[in-house]
Amino acid sequence: MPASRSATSLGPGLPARQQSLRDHNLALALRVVSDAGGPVSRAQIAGATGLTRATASTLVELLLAGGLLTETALLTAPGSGRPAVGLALAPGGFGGLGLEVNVDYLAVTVVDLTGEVVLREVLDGDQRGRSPDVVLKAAARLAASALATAHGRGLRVAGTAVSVPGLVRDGRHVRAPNLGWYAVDVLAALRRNPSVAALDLSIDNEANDAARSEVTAELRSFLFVSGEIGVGAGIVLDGVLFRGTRGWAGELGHVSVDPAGPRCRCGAQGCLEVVAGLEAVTRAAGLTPTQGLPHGVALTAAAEAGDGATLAALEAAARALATAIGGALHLLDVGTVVLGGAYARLAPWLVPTLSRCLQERLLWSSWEGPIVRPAAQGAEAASLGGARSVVARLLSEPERWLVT
Amino acid sequence: MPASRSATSLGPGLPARQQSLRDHNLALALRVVSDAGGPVSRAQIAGATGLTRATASTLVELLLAGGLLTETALLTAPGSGRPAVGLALAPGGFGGLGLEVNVDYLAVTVVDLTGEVVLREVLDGDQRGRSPDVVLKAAARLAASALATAHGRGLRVAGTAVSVPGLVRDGRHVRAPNLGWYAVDVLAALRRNPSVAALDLSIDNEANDAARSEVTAELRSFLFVSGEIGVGAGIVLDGVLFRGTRGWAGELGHVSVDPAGPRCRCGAQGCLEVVAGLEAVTRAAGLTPTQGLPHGVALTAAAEAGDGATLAALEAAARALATAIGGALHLLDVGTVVLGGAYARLAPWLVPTLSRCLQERLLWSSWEGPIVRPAAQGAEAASLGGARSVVARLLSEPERWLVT
DNA sequence: AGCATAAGTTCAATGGGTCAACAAATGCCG
DNA sequence: CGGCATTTGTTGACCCATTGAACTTATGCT
Repeated sequence: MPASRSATSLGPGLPARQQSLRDHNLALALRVVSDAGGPVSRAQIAGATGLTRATASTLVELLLAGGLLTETALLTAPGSGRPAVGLALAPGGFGGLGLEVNVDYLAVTVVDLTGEVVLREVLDGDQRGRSPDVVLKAAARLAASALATAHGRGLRVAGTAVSVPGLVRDGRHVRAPNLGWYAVDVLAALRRNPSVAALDLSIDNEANDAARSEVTAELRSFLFVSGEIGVGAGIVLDGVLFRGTRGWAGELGHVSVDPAGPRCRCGAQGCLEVVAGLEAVTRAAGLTPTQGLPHGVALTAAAEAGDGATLAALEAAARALATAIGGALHLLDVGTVVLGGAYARLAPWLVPTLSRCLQERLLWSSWEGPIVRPAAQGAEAASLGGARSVVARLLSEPERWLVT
Repeated sequence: MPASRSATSLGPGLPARQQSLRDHNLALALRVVSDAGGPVSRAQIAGATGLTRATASTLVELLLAGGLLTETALLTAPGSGRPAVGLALAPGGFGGLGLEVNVDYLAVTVVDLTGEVVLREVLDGDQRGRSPDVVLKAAARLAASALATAHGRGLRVAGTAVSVPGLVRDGRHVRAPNLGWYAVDVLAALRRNPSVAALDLSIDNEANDAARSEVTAELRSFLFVSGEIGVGAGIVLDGVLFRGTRGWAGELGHVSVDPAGPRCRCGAQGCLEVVAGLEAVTRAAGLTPTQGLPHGVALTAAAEAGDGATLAALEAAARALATAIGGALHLLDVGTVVLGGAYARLAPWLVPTLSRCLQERLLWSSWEGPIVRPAAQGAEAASLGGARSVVARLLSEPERWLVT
């Protein structure tokens, strides 16, 4: 379960010193361990990185002392020779925390260095009626309690990633129309809780973090399409999220799929969101949005019951999705689409049509057809992805955590 | 005129050695010189990079010895103190060559380290009737002659970038339907010419190289939209071309703008290319494509004459462009659109409508409106962009050219 | 002429990776 | 059961790039 393979290189624009060599090679060695399925030896690290065994040993020694690696049982060599000492990411040392503030729940996830979930808590409840202050106070309490539990188990939390369902400006102000938030400084509000204030906080869009949660060693580049009332996308390229010049990339919901379609709140006509968003599909299916329940539930039930209007609405949504996603794939040249959010639950009815339409559209489908699959992570994926992004940062900049 | 600011960092996945420090810092120092408007002193390099004056001096010495830099006149300091020795990119030493094979011409451009054109030659003529072998033989001769001239002026050509109007697979095989080429190994054919064989050849799509030619110090991220018979785009992010996972990114021509539109040769309906490509616009304007002449010429003439049908056709094309480009901007979050190819000539009629429609569509237009402008480089931009990309590579990896 | 100031150079010190030799730990084979 | 091949991991001398501080050089200002 390696997290993101962020660039373990010296920052462009910064001078390279001796210490930079160390930093780079530490991250390199660590990545060999995190990318390998099982335990790895010092000699294997040397082989995989191109460093000498001497250097690999030195680096490993530092990572062991810093609590990022642990020695495991001996590895039985295939032939003869001295058996190797196994090395693995330390499961009990450092961890990452993800805090998700969403429309109808709050969630917190803590993962260890291997990306495994060690703690998860969800607080259901519609947040729309409550003021940002009240919501964020509850979220901070949730994070603080998770933090205390993690500390109790000996886990050091290296950072906290906050996920919100909206646009983030300047890394601070959140505009989340679905929550009725227009310029809420989420991090400042969270920091009012003293035990959260001590944390290294960062914030990102919920779809972005959900996309991050789908990164695996095998699948490193894909388009993550999250469908709820709004439609958003996370673009993941070689394990790192593509953010665009201002951090607003991935607004798939406002790609046009029908120039003569219904008007969208953004001002344009026929945006994907107003054609294939949950609200539109629910209405097209002839269902009334169940009060308090997420739209996806009613839709899924109707589809499972084989309701004709619902199946037709889903078919139409899949076609619209194919139009928008096809355009995105032509622009971005990624080979895989991951359906998240409510689309994941609706995948059985969306994937066949979507897959077929994409196959028909894509220029290069005769060489390499697109792969469409539902998200592997279920609900609350954003808090997992956020937590993993903390760990990914730790793994790519280990020197920051190796206090001498 | 700095060329692309490619990452001057140690390759990810590669071990960092002492030599890597040197390489990184050499590129860093060189970039300070290339990014600065005028001559720079050693002390300024030290200040800008964070290196010590001692190190900056050492690096500059190497770059001088390698012929990448030259000393210029003394710089008058603002206060008193010892005057600094000016340093600038050596204009006469190294250069890059771009060779463009296009539908109705062949072009070659040679630039020096500063990105200035020192030599350009264009061979007009429709290449569609001729076999790839004949075309590429002529192209190789053109390159060889330019190379000889450049050598005669003392310029060492560091590499050659070939631009073709089609998809490139595996860095070798070119599929260019407009030329009637389906799997032509362009580089192998060019190498049959002995004086070209010695060059370090690379190959890319013509639109990509044209996009590269628009990169300046001020404009480092944009969507370059090239309209001819086909429509393609080059996505430039912080000075480097975004290529996607397989190198096919930027196929804007096959983004759908009208699900009920005419069928495209790719199989889908309503692709931008069949709605706003030159052929479609020409037909919509009621013009017959002038035999042998590029479509854009007839259109431009009719538009200048104020022909009503033509103006209406261009207006419709601009709307279609807005639909497709709007989607791309929402996905990629870049702020500027550069119109290239025939669209550059048609810009006076396209930009107003396109700009207004984008303003209406874009989610964030109230914060930051999109900028739309025609390409600064005219025809044969691809050969310029290719030549510049060679120089950009040289500047980002200077150690490869500093023979000890 | 003398002084302040800034540019550029010199050189010992620091620190990180390499290289080669060596020690340690196992399987294999006689 | 003992020697041998084989592979792992460690040690120390060496190399090399950057640092930092002292020093030299070249100019303007008073």
